[in-house]
Amino acid sequence: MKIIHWLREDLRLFDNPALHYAASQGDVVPVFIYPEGLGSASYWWLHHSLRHLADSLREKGVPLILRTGEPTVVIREIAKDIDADAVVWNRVYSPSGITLGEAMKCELSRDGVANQSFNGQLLIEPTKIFNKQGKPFKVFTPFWRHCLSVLNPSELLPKPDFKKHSMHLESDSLDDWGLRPTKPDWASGLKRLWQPGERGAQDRWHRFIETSANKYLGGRDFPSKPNTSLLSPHLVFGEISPRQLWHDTNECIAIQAVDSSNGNKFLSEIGWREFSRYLLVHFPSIEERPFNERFNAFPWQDNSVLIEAWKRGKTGYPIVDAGMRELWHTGYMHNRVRMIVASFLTKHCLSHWKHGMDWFWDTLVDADIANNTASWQWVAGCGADASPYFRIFNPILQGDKFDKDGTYIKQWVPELKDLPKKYINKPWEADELTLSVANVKLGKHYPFPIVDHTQARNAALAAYQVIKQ
DNA sequence: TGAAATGTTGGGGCG
DNA sequence: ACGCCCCAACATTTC
Repeated sequence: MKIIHWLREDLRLFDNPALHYAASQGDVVPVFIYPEGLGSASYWWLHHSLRHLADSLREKGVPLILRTGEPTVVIREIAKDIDADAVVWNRVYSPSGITLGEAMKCELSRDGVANQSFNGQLLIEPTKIFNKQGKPFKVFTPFWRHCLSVLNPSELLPKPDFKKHSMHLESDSLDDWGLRPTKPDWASGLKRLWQPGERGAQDRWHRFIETSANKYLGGRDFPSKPNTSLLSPHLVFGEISPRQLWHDTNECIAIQAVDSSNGNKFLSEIGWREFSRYLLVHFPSIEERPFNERFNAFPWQDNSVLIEAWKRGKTGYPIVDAGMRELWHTGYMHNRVRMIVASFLTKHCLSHWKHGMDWFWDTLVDADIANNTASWQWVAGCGADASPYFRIFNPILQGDKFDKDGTYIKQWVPELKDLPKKYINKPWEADELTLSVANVKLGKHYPFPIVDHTQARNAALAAYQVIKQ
């Protein structure tokens, strides 16, 4: 048997259902096709993840084939060339991923090539879960409770053993794809923080289990503390499976290595990942349109000066700017801070969430259509089970609460590093002397606030009145 | 997985 | 000792 494994968002060997199946059946030809439309940070990640995967496969005697083109054309062409018996893949649950998967299935079947897809990306197949009325869940808690009641810990699939084969196929060169930035090379900060690929994913996961998992519930909200898993980009590229996280976490709880409140909180965050994909499967229009249709009439302002200041981390609100600069430098932002900056953009700046979504898409290494869509709509107040629109984060209070001593702010906004804690979240309230001792001249070293918090809040609430029924 | 405005309560200062 | 007022602390409601 000759089997093509069409690689998509499943760049791993361990617990990979399609790959495991393929290797059990015969000679495997793994093929990855250049994906259009990723953001810059994601392409950087993809480069390193593919390099790592290619190395792992080569060690097992199997070359990774890289190709460019329309996937249905490319895969059928290879299938014809090697006279393949079957094509397998793990499903992708975004609207375009579903469409492509269906087209592939259809065309292969027409060619008479056997094909089969697997779930390697989610704990629960979205099309199998409905509420008591037989409709898709729209609220997280009942959705997740239902998932928990039907999930059973199945065994994880080992890394497959491959049979060596002598099929020679042409492959693009990874370097020719030019996925890495050249000039300017903005990736140095990314390199320092991340190790893309399956090895890095497993390392990160074990470090989390050993040092942070048991502090998760109380520690996950503080951006200066390393209490989050940092697994999101690894999950996006499928370098680690959510089933493994589920399996290992429950095992840790069982042997009391991790307290159940911490472990279950972590798993519920994996649940939010499931929920956002679930929503996008059942309501694909939310990629473009608000889930809550009343928001079609929301009077967004879309002021490009404010949006630009937000992107560059120059809003004059330190916690917001710290987050935006962390994003720019590392391709990542702490979850708490994502909520703060998103609230600031959609409410203080009255910008449509799509502007934020597009920027995140380009700059995040964990950019993911489903999470990006669901989370921006959640913050903007128009999503499923969303935070109400009038829940407007106060960037000063949020900073005081979650970065009490200013550690996080000082890391990313170093021009404020000598400012006393008292003013770290509101430098404009510091007196001249304090500012000059800290070597801060507002408007020169650090901007004045681009909007006044109270005025902006009132304007946002007034805008909301327009669509309130 | 807010924040601000408004309402309530109770201790202490003071005439 | 008593009533009155002030206001912090907490609770509720509103956005």
